[in-house]
Amino acid sequence: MKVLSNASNYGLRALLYIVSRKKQGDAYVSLREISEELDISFHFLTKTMQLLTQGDVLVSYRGPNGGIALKRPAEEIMLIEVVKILEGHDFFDTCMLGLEGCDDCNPCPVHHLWKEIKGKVKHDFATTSLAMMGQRIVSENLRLVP
Amino acid sequence: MKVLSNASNYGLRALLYIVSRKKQGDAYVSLREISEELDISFHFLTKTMQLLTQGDVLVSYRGPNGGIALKRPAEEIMLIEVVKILEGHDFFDTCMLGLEGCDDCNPCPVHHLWKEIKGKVKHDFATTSLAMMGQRIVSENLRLVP
DNA sequence: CCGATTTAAGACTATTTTATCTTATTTAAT
DNA sequence: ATTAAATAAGATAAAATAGTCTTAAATCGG
Repeated sequence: MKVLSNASNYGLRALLYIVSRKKQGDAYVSLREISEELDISFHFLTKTMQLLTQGDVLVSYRGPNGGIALKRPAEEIMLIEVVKILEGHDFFDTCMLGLEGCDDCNPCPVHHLWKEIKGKVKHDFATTSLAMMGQRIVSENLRLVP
Repeated sequence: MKVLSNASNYGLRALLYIVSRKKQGDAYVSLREISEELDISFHFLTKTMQLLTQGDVLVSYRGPNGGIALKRPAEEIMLIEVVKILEGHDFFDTCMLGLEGCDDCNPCPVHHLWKEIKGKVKHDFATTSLAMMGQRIVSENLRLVP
């Protein structure tokens, strides 16, 4: 039940790394550090993070001691925003059977079932901020790497 | 939030077509009919249905008036069986962030959240039979095509 | 200014998924 | 037997995803 592309996967993990990083206080976190800490291809990660920069979640800074940083407070960035940028804004509007225009008025046979699931995921993602995740990761010592 | 491959998608729709087909009574339903009715590539559908034949869900018969048929009563075939054959048997054991060995003992940051979702989908799929779906499709006149 | 560091951007390659095409093989009907 | 109808199987092609590599642009420190 793979629901996220590798790009989103890496993007989320990178953001969670930033908000749960031991060494806080740096203005910017370098992509090299993230790719090494999380064991993600540097160039691929770079491209993904560019999407988040363009998507208003990150700011980047070039040059020595440059890197990326959250553009807004971690409390204000919800998981749903990240996923929508990386997976597309129709991420939560899909039909499980791939039928166009499947909705309450014109449902597919599993619409009722899938709608509930999608709704729950959407709600979870919409109410969970990077800040909340960061706190949990630190306090419960959760992992971001294989 | 695409969770099924096109193969599973077609496979499920084909099975649902069979159990909700107007013209019941035929020993076998031809793949040509299914592919035309559901607007699915004939050859791709064929390969998918072969997996279900090998997977003990369907039987096939060649020659004139041949086709495929459920190997067991529709009441006994749960959606989960179909999905596991087409998506792999570890379909419900994945980590949302793609981390190996993510489980209750060694969870990723979204494990608790994802576990609940996976559990619900798994439960739904494990308790819904093709027969139940077929009845709903007929009685509520649900669609299987775009 | 110059060189080192770092992200940005685009070209390129590899892998997986999806789809198509061709050739068997089985079966029924004549 | 022969022909047509149907699935089985494998080769090939196209498209999407994933990953790599190279070059450009920005920034800092000397």
